[in-house]
Amino acid sequence: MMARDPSPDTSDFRKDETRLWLSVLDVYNVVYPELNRQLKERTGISISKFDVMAQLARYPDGLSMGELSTKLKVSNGNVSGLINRLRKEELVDKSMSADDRRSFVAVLTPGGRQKFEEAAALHADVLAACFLHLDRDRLAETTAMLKSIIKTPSGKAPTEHD
Amino acid sequence: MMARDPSPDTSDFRKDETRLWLSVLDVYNVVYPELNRQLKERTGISISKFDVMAQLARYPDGLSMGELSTKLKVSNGNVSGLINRLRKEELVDKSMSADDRRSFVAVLTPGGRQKFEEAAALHADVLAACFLHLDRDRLAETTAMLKSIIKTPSGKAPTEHD
DNA sequence: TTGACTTATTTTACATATAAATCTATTCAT
DNA sequence: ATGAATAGATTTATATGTAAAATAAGTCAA
Repeated sequence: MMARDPSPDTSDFRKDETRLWLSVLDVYNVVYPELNRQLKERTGISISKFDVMAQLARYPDGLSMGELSTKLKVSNGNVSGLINRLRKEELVDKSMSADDRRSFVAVLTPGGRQKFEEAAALHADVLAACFLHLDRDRLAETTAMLKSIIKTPSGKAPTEHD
Repeated sequence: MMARDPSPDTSDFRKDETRLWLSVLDVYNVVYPELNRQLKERTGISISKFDVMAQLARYPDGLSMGELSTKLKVSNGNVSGLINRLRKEELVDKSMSADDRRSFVAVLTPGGRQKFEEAAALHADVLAACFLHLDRDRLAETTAMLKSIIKTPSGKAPTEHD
């Protein structure tokens, strides 16, 4: 049974800001699942795991649970779970910190590093495919505009892509 | 203990497409949690519940589980859970379809409708605040660019904001 | 009508995320 | 040195999301 036509949206709450947000959501909801699906299917790792591994790849000496939590902007508990699952797959090692017996340091295993490099190449490929139809100028322009959205007063600072 | 400086990123996998994606993610990761937090704190409902209620608000005769799943682009199982939780809060009613005994129709309760209207106003307010510093032209321009990203060849069609 | 397929939904198992409580180890003022 | 406060990590409870299996009801060919 089909639902009847929607009632006319008298209280149109979609102002311009809402439209902007919905267009951001549209891009996110197309690209994120595509990226996640391809990564999972072709390398077996999710975006969340990829993000963890990307940080570890940049810090060969490893990162503590707290450092990961800060860099990834996710909760400590989330990091605990992710690292445990990555350990089960032998992509990451975790050892007690030499300095502080409360602290643990995670590092990529050699296999983990290799898997990450594979995944990183695929990650870039999928994004290139998603934005294939954009000419370079338009692409750079859109990036600049989005950066201006979050680099401005009152906005919480987003991730530094250092 | 501070982690050492990252190793120089020789294999720079951040091409222009990746930069664009990271800037989309930055906006998403600033706005989404802010929206979610304010909605939860001030009305007690999450964005997910808000999205369900927004659909139901537009269809006074209700929507089946499957219709909700399609419109929201989430799995059937997810809809089952969301509707159950909304029922527990008496924001939504669910009844068996008259036509098809397999099917169930969800509708907003009067209280649910009122809560939704409250939440919708707040939703618009939060977004207006998030994008306050953007002048109208820039805002429209960015929206147009983002729409062009997803409206183009090979791109899966995003949500129709009908 | 019966049996095979399809459809609508729920259930199950799991991954991901948070916040709050907890545990253990460190630090610091006295 | 001790005791209080702090800090790092994990655990618990819960919400949200998926995919796949299960359940139940409808449809349709023969």
